[in-house]
Amino acid sequence: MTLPEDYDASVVEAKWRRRWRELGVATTDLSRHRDKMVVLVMFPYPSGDRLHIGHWYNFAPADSWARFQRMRGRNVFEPMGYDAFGLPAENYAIQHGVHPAESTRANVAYIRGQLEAIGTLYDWSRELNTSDPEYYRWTQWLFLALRRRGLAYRARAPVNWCPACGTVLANEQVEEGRCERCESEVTKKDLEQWFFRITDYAERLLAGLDTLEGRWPAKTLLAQRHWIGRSEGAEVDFQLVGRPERLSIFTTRPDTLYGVTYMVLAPEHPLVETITEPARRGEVGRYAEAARGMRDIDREALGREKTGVFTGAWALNPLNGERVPVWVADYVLAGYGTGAIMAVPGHDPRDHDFAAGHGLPVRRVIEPADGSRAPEGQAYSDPSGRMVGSGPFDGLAGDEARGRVVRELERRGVGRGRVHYRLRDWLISRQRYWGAPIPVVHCGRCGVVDVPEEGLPVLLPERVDFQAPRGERSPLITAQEWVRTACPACGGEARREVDTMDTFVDSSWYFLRYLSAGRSDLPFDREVVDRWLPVDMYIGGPEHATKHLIYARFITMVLKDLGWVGFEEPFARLFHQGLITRDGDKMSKSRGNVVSPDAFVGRYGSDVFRMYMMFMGSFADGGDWNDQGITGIDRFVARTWRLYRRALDSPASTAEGASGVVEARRALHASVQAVTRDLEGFAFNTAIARLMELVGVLGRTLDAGPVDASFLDDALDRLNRLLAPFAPHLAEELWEARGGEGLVVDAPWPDYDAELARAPEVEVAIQVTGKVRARIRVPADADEETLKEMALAHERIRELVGERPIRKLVVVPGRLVNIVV
RNA sequence: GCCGGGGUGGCGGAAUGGCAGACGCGGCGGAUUCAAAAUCCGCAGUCCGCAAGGGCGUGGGGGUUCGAGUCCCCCCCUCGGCACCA
Repeated sequence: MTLPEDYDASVVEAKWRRRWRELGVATTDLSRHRDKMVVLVMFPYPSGDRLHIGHWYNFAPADSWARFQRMRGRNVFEPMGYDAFGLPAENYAIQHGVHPAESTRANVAYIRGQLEAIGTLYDWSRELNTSDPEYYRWTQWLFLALRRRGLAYRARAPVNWCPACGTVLANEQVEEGRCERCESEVTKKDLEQWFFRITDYAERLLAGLDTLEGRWPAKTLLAQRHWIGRSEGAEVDFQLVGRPERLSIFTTRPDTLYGVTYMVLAPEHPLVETITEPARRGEVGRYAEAARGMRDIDREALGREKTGVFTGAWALNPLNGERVPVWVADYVLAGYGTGAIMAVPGHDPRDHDFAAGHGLPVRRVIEPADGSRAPEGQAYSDPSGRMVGSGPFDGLAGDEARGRVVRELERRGVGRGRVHYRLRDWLISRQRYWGAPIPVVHCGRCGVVDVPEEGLPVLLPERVDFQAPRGERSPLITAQEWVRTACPACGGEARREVDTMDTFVDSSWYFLRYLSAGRSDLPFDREVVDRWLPVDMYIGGPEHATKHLIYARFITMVLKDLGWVGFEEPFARLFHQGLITRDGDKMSKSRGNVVSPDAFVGRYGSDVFRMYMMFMGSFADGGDWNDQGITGIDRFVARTWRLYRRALDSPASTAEGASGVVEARRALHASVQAVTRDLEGFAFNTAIARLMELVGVLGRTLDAGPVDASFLDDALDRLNRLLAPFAPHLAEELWEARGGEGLVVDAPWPDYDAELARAPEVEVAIQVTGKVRARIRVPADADEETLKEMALAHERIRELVGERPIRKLVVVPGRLVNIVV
């Protein structure tokens, strides 16, 4: 069979996508789980921006890797879906009057086409959409399951509020005091909200990270460890003077207890009102009020002078009985520990700062363990220091000192060892429309009542007023008929919860649903899930290190405890792709330098587009897009096409007169070896470089004269398979033209002969004292002795070395000889 | 401020402690062509030199080593994470 003169990507790619679809190539039989491999990418949010280059850079290389695994005999499952709930669709509705369901439907339809154009092997029979009632009924089911476990609760708390989005946000969604979505400054509000008790799982989330060591990126493990923020210390009770209450504080430095010179309550601390002396109520009240209303970004601004006021109350140090004043200051956070601290200005820089500004005394009770002197005028906070001025504890240092103090506190019943985490409970309610309704009702008589499972899904009402001013309420409040309902418990009048769930709840379990997509009796089938999961390879951006990736781990652990899954880490391996820049700049709409995938795919075809992205740089680091650069790949494809066309058009000769085959065969086997190794490690860029070299060698071999027919056939066959993960459409077309059996996507990955891959002769550098002075060609297996002799016999080397004595001679066979004089 | 990643030709980027710059873009020269496009071949870190050859070169400074882009210490720049968490 002969090939047309030129490769027409648009025709060929459409043809093979149609063929793959007709043959059901991408449909995975989940009942056959031998050698299973789930290759998952983070599903996209279907916005009006459609799939951008970042999505392509996530999906296309991931698919190439999955195709490689498939050819190596793995039973690969590549699912795809849409994280379709969320704010942008709703904001679009507010601005343009298009219902979110409508705009989402349109976006999904368009994006589906883009996804198909990539040429991925997604199993569309298991496509899912989180805004589909058949999906979100199970998100609601999950909420109820957490409720029954006591892991979902409603509480009034100071929460993050984004005024522009008109909703509360989880801690994880606030970045530098700003909303991660719209970058507005976030304020604190005291509101009653729904939380998931993720802090109950802090220790397990931390412990699980150890099992992922080496299988997840180290920086992501580190980010999660920091985010969870375990710290060991003690809770210490200070008796208030003239009052029955005790003031409990958390400290990681019980060894500094003799250095306490004052106490501080967070402005939101419940004791502030009770303990403040009447004469100071006005001042303290005003201060607490002001602090509470401050934006986080201001309150947490670094370098800001620490403010605070004295409450007039005093507390007793449980170890030395000393009276210390109790202050209120906003540098103490309400949400951490007990919301109160003991202040040790001698050994804590923050307390030192505050004490200096408010005339409070500084006392030294820790000194350097090595006998040196701590610098004056600043806090000495080295935890290895030795206790001084601390009565019976003097001389103790570090962990031992802290342990002894804690034991003494416990003995006296005024303190105990404690561990606190930086992690906060996950705030999951949102005052927005386009999300899964929280399935509870509020009944005047029964309180908060769960909607029974038979009542799921609680459907989102279609008719709501997005424009109505709503204060702190969700737009669902405007769907009055929907809000009014009967209490599932008593049958009386009740009102539906109008808040919806954070979309991160939707995405915290989607990977489970893929395995049972379409099941209406279950969220997922444990038997199937346990056979196919954990996900073998999860590929997505690093921006979810402390959001989605923590939430999904938490939910999986909860589901394990509930007996719904048999594992507790959902993602066995994780890989973060890098970022694509353009001519050195980050791509952004405001810069106007965004690469439109559709335009380039239209011009060059998706194989070329995909390969260029993979060629630009290493997958983990990303790369720099250059409009010219893609021509290199375009030429490579054209060259490859020509190679096959030439080889097929002019049948090669037999061995008689065949030339250059030895070197070509070596290149062939070396290429298979290198490409295989590179693909295993996601080194797509160097793998493609190898393919380019191989195509070059084979082309020149053809130029040189008739080539042995069986070798040529073998070379074209192996190269064809090597190309398949990178340029799947092109590879199918070549496979068909060569009369290959079935499809190349189903063909086994080629093997190689390591012996044949080795070069018979290598160039060895001869150095004189570390500088390369000559190169010699030697048999690859030349031993040390031979190399030594050849090096010393080399004319130029003899000149350079001359009469000088040789101090040392280093021989690295196959590499170099270094003569040190 | 703390923690982590990274600084390599004009550009994107390669290099288990062993010949720095694979592969590609752009550039230059040649072949082909009436000419151009396309294609193929060649040159190309930088400085000195007609050349042979040599000096200098992986952000800067020091060190370990026969040998350092790679390992160690200090510094600069840059990107990312965290940021009053007691």
